[in-house]
Amino acid sequence: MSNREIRVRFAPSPTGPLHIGGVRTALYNYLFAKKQGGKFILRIEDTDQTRFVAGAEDYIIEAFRWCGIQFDEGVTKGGDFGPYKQSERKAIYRQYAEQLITSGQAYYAFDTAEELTALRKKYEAGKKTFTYNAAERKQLKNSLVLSEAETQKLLETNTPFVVRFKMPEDRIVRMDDLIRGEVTVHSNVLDDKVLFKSDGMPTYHLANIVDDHLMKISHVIRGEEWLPSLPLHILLYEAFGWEAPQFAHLPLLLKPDGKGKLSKRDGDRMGFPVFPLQWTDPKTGETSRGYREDGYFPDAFINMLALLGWNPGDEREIFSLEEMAEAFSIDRVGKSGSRFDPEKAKWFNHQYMLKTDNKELAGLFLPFIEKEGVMADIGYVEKVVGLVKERAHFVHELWEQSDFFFRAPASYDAKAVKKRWKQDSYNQMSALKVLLAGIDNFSSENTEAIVKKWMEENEYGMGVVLNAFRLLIVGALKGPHLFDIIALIGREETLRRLETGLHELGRKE
RNA sequence: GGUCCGUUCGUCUAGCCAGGUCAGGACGCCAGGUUUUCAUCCUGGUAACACGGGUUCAAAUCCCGUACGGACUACCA
Repeated sequence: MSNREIRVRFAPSPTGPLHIGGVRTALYNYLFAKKQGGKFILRIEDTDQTRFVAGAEDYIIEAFRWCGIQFDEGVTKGGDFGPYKQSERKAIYRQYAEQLITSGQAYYAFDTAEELTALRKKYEAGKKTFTYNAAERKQLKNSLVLSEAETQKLLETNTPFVVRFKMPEDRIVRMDDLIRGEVTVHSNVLDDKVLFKSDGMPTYHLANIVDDHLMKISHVIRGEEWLPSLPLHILLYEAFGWEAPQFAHLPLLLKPDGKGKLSKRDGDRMGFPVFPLQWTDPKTGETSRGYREDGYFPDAFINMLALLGWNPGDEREIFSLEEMAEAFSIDRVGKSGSRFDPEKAKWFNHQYMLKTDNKELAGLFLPFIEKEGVMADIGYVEKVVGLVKERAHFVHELWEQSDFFFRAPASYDAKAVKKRWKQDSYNQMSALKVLLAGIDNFSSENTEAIVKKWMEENEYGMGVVLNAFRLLIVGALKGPHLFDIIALIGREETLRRLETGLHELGRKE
């Protein structure tokens, strides 16, 4: 292992919205780079033109912007190793494919997709699996069996071709994975993968090796689904005579229940997002929800994701991005898949809600208040938020916890009335109104002291009086400390609500 | 089918590499406490080493096998 500069990349394919598993992969790359003082690069792998989806690349960029994950180089930032989009690097790849042909490690193949499909079907019918490998390549249409002249002629007449890797025979390929340790595979079970497609574009395998090499990538941290192609990649580095980067294959994100990996379906079924941002499919118009639109704080979302498969080795759970980077280590990433738990995601958001200062929270909450048709002073909202934030998991839940701070009850919860509006209530509340009207210092402490003293003197039960009082002020049996509420809404409003409430509920016979 | 990877409370996980703590923490859930309501908060509880062999004085930890799960098996990434 050399001590070259740490350079890692996230290389998504712009075929749709980014799955949170992809976000986590990017996050681990980012944390790894930050911890080591290295560079983090965004490369777009769009070598499959047939799978291009409009807007997907912008979505990916916007998703990371929202998450607060920044790239040091890439499509948005530029850098010394660009271009960072594979479709713009098209001219680069062919020469490398040809280099392998020249050195006898790859070959031209002229079999059409249809021919190969037919062949696979035929084998399947005989309960065998067709593999384009050493055992089969001699009976197929390629430059290994064709004469040089025949091959030349086919090429000159523009016959469609692909370039295949000539998989070495009888090799035991040993690989080192930073997470899984040593992995060994026999080359005879591998096939002659296509490196260069007939449309003039490289496949992932070629492009990924060439670009990682050219961009001086030191560590490839990617999803577990790539593990089966690791031997091919190792052999490709070997064929080119290049030093391979180090590899780490991350475990999968699993669905909350049942078996298998987390999919969009699970989110729809169980009511949680599997994408960072909302996404509308340009073809079907179908919309998928996103963490941002569902009201998650980006920090909470990232924090939650980071702990799904990695832990710091101590008992900390709440981390800023900087703290995570400081604590991050690839060997504290687990080997097994992590089941996604929507409940814990909410818990994380709640923790961030508590952490966020009231001023910032008030700013986030204000639009929701205005949506209810209420004009509110930001300083007032700040105080309200301070009183109710611990009762909500999301900013959008704040309104139902605090509506009574912004307008008087329009109705009174029927169950609460039945339970708490007793025969004595009317007289008690009338007397309380008079009592409160005489208080100048309407601070929470002061009104509480006076009202409690009054209750003691009259031998009124706390539960009876204060619940009835709450009912008139709030309209329901909810909300924070009652005296905090009336201190905030003020004496005039308190008296007004008592008056209205007394009139509405009246005397109970 | 083949290849490879994985398996500790319901969930996320610590412990495993350098065998020897009542297997620790968090989420959830349950109970109790605080409280004028609800929530928070505090205390306590629930609950796991997939199974079977082996090595060893001693195995969650090392080895083998089985089961189960997953990924891959395209001119997709």
